[in-house]
Amino acid sequence: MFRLTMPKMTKQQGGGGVADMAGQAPRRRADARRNERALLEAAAAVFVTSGVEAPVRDIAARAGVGVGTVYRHFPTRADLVVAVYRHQVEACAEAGATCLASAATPYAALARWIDLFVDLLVTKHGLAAALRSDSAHFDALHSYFLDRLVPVCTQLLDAAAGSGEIGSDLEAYELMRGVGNLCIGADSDPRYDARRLVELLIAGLRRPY
Amino acid sequence: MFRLTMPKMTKQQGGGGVADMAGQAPRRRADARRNERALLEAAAAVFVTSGVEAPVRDIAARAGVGVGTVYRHFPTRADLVVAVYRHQVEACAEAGATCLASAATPYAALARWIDLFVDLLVTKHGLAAALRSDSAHFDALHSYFLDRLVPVCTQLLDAAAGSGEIGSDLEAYELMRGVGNLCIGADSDPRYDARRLVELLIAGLRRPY
DNA sequence: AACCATACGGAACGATGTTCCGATTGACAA
DNA sequence: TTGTCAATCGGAACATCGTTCCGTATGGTT
Repeated sequence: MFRLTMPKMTKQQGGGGVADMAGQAPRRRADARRNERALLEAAAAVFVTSGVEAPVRDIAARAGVGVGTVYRHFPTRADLVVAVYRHQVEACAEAGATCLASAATPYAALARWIDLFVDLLVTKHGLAAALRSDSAHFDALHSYFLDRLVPVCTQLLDAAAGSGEIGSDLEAYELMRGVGNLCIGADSDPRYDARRLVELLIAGLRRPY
Repeated sequence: MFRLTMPKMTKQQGGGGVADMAGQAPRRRADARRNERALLEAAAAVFVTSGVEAPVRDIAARAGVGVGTVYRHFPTRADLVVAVYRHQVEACAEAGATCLASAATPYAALARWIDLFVDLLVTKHGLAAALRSDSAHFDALHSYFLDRLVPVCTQLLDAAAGSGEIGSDLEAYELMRGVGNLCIGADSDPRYDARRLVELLIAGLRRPY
């Protein structure tokens, strides 16, 4: 519980005041910054060829770094995955408003946005599976996706319900999990077209008549 | 490639003639039969509490047997899972004809049968996940389910297409994989109601007009 | 009773995620 | 420039899997 040796305080860093929270990320050693970049690039490259479930050792090797270094920068494999895909998740989240603004009807906007979400999942090998992978590992991944995207989906769902195009009794959480599940294994099986099934699901959402 | 010592032939067993194929399972030692039963029972019990991904060692321990014995009876964990659920899969397959005979329309029969299938998956912890679990392990499980159930589903799908209730451009394989995927994680998450989403999917299947 | 193929048990192997800790080094003070 | 030391690194080590191996025990037959 207690640290045996307290780190020495340097003059810049306060002892725990709120000032710590206000600034940007603290200055880090050059090699630390370099390794984090290398890790992100290596992970992205490995994920493309071997999927997101690639062994940590492979990523470390590719980055020319020891496994310990991986865990220093990313407490868990899931955190690394989140870091790699953060930009794309962010883009997907922001696309929600765009869809709503540019589509003919709220239902069309929802369909369009879900399609973007499916793209995100199907493009990366095993991302969908990892998302739903028995969340012992990959817990952070699951949480991040949901935290960021569920609100967006809720907004689209509400709009479509408000326009009377769909029923209003489905939570965004359920829809996103359903779509995510449908995308599992969509790569690596030409006989299975996840996008088609997602379309059916969205079609089933439409208010009858 | 070659066995160093050939097993002795006993008088009942021919040297490789077709007679081997004709008869029932060959007589096995009493302890072997006993252990197989114990393993099936232990596995069933452990699956209920820990899910189908429970460690082989746990099952072996529960059966009072060494791990080697597990693998002597079931070449792979997936084979054990298949053995445990074979009866229920069989029942589900046979229910296909019943549904078709007793439901008001072929589409209703399809919906009813899919519901039975969902029951099968959701009831057993992690069965759906295992079915789609990165088929390195669990390959046999995946194959068995598909081999046995896809033909049944095809029949129901064809009937519903024939009656004009649904479009005819969806393969049974895709539908079953979609439904299976939707059921992943349905246990262990009260916020996610797989049955609801499957209903939406089936609803989306209905011919629009 | 003797024999031996069948079957058993669990140590051992290879892969994985994660933790630990002694060695290294970048950045700052003198 | 040099000394210092906390931050950082590297990879051995640990725990947990599925699976294989092989020496030992045993059931059934002769």
